[in-house]
Amino acid sequence: MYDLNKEVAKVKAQTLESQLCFAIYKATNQYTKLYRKALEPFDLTYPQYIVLLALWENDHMIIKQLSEKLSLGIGTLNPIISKLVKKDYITKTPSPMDKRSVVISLTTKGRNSESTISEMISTKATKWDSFAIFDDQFKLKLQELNTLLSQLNDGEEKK
Amino acid sequence: MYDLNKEVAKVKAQTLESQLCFAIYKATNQYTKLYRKALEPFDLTYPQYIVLLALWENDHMIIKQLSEKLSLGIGTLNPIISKLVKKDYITKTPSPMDKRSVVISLTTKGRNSESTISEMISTKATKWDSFAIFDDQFKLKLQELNTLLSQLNDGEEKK
DNA sequence: ATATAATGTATCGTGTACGATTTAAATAAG
DNA sequence: CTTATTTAAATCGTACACGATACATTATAT
Repeated sequence: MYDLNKEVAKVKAQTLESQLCFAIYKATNQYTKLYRKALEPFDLTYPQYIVLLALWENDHMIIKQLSEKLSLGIGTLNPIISKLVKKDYITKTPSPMDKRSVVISLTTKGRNSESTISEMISTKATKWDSFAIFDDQFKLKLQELNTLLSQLNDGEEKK
Repeated sequence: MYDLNKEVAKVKAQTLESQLCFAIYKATNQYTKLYRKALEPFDLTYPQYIVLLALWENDHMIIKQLSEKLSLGIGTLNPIISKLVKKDYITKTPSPMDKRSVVISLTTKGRNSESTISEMISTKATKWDSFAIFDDQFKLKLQELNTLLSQLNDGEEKK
C-alpha cells in the first residue's frame, strides 16, 4: 500500500550559504570588527558607540527608552552604560518624576566627541556603508525584515 | 577673509535608523532570539547549530576548515566545539596526517539529528527565512556586502 | 487606604566573539 | 641536519547578549 521508506525519507538541511540568517550573522561580525578598529582611538566598542549615537539624537533618555531604541535588554545595556560612565562619556541621574527610572545624559566630553567621531567614521563610512549597490531599497527590505522578526519574536512570546 | 566659524562647523552623526550596520546588527540579535527558542528542545544555540550545519554538508573537517567556513576564529569556535562534544553531537580526533590538526566528526546522534532538526526548523523557516520579499536578489546583495566587508577587514589588517 | 499588579533597574549565570599569547608540529632556509 | 618561520590549536582576558531573578517604586483595584 504505502511506501513507508519514502514517508520517512530523511529531510536534508539547507546549506549554510543559502541561508539569509547566516549571511546577516556574518555581516554583523564583520561590521563589528571594522568598527572595533575605527573606534579604538576613542576607547569605544560598537555597542557603546550606538548608545552615544542614540543620545546625540536625543539626550536625557531614561534607560528604558534607550533599551527600546537600541532593541537591547537592560541586562545587556547596563554594563555598557557603566563603562561609558567610567570613561566620562555619559552620566546617570535618578529621575525626579519617577524614582524608579534613571536618566542618561551626555557629559561635555560626550557631547563634544560627536563631531570628532562622526568625522572619522564618515571618512570610512563612504567605504563601508554607502556603496551604490546598498541603496535605499536594500535598507528598506532590511527594515521590513526587522519588523517581521520582531513580530515573530513577540508572537513566540505568547505561546 | 575666511569665516572660521563655518570651517569648524560641527559634523553631525548619521541617525541610527539610517545606518545599514545598525539594521543588520538588530536583525542578527532578533534571529538569534528566534533560533534560541526553536533550538531549545535540542539543547543547541545558533552558533552550535551552524557548526552542525557545516558538518552535515561536509563531515570530518578539521577545525581550521570549520573556522573558515563559519568565519569564526578559533577562540570563538573552541568553546562551541567543546560543548557539542559534551552533548555527544560531535567528536574530536587528532589527524593522522598532520598531528597539529584536529578532525571534527559527527556522532550517530549528530548525524541522525539532521532530519529531526531540519524538519522542525523548516516548518518555522517558511515563516522566517523565505518570505517572498526576501528573494534571491536580496540575498545576493547581502553576499556582495559580506565580500566587501571581508575585503575591508583584510585591508585594515595590512595598515 | 491597602493589597495587588505592573514597571524600571540591577544583578547573575551561560554562551558567544574577538585579539593576544602560548605551544607543538610541520615546513623552509641555511 | 639544524635553525628559523609558518601553521593549527588551545588558552586567557575583555566585552557583549540574553533570560531569570530580585527589588524598589508606581499604578491599579477593591
